[in-house]
Amino acid sequence: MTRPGLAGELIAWQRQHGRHGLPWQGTRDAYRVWLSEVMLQQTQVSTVLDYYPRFLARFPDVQALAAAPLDDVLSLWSGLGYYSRARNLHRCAQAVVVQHGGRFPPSSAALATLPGIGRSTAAAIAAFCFGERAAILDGNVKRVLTRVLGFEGDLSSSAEEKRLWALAEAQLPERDVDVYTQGLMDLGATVCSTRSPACLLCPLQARCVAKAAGTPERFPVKTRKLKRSRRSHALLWLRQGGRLWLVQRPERGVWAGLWSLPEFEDAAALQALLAAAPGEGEWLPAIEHALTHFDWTLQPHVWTLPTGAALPAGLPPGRWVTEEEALAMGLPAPVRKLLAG
DNA sequence: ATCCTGAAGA
DNA sequence: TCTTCAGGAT
Repeated sequence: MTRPGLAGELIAWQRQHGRHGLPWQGTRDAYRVWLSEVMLQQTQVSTVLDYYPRFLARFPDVQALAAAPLDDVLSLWSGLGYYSRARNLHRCAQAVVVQHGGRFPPSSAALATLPGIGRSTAAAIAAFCFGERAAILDGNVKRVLTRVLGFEGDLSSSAEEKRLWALAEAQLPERDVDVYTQGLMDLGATVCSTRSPACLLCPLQARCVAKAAGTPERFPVKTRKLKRSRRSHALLWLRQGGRLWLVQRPERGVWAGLWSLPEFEDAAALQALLAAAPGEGEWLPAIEHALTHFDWTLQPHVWTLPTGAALPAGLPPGRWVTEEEALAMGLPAPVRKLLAG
């Protein structure tokens, strides 16, 4: 007689206390599940609730998404961050249409070969849509499992990460994997939070090693720390006759493929470009923007060209758009905020 | 190592 | 208000 696993308790909890009415739940349509999982990868539910319906209305199925211009996809993704997700989403849709006849392949192994679908997302889709017994291991689940199991390994180490994957697979129930998987996600997102877990509400509290030790916040163990550098650039907000000049950012790097204001090394480089330009302008208050690996100061300079004046020599290639057009394009969040006033 | 944003904590 | 942090794939 072995002690029942944690899965049964989690499944019962999920049925009673988990989230059920979310727009991407209650379907086995892999397109919808995939879309929600990718949006949820680095984004909170409340934000995805805002984006998911709009995205689905514009791209109701994988064929529509595959056929759309990347610019349209980026435009609807604008503000969600991590824009490589949107690029991969688009590539993945095309792969599903071209290589799989428009149907998502029904196994986690096949799903994980598609762009933007890693091992954990593949397992989630396979569990929800195809009932496959596949383990997920995203940030929330790492927290739940390391705590309940008292897993002390340092997740900066790939060997320890591998061990945890094996443990995640060992917890899988024989049946109801979809409910179990959703339960792990919901528990991690609501009860087993990073900073102040609500252990008294947790269905696993009686078996949780971390709670027994009195230090649930100590898990998961991660030694590697990120150090952030600083960068500083100038932005040119060039206007003429009710329009402004936007440039498309390179396909690699920060804000890849998004439309933005021309960026310069520093204020001097920007002023050099405008030295011979007619018109007038002024510096606006600096924008502070934090990314994963650096803090970014953006110094916007607004400049109004007289109607009919030629473009300043050396202006990077781009196009004139109205403010309304600009706001419908794929803009980075701080640039959108700046232009929207 | 890189990639973005909003929320939570101080 | 300011700073820190969470969150997967490539």
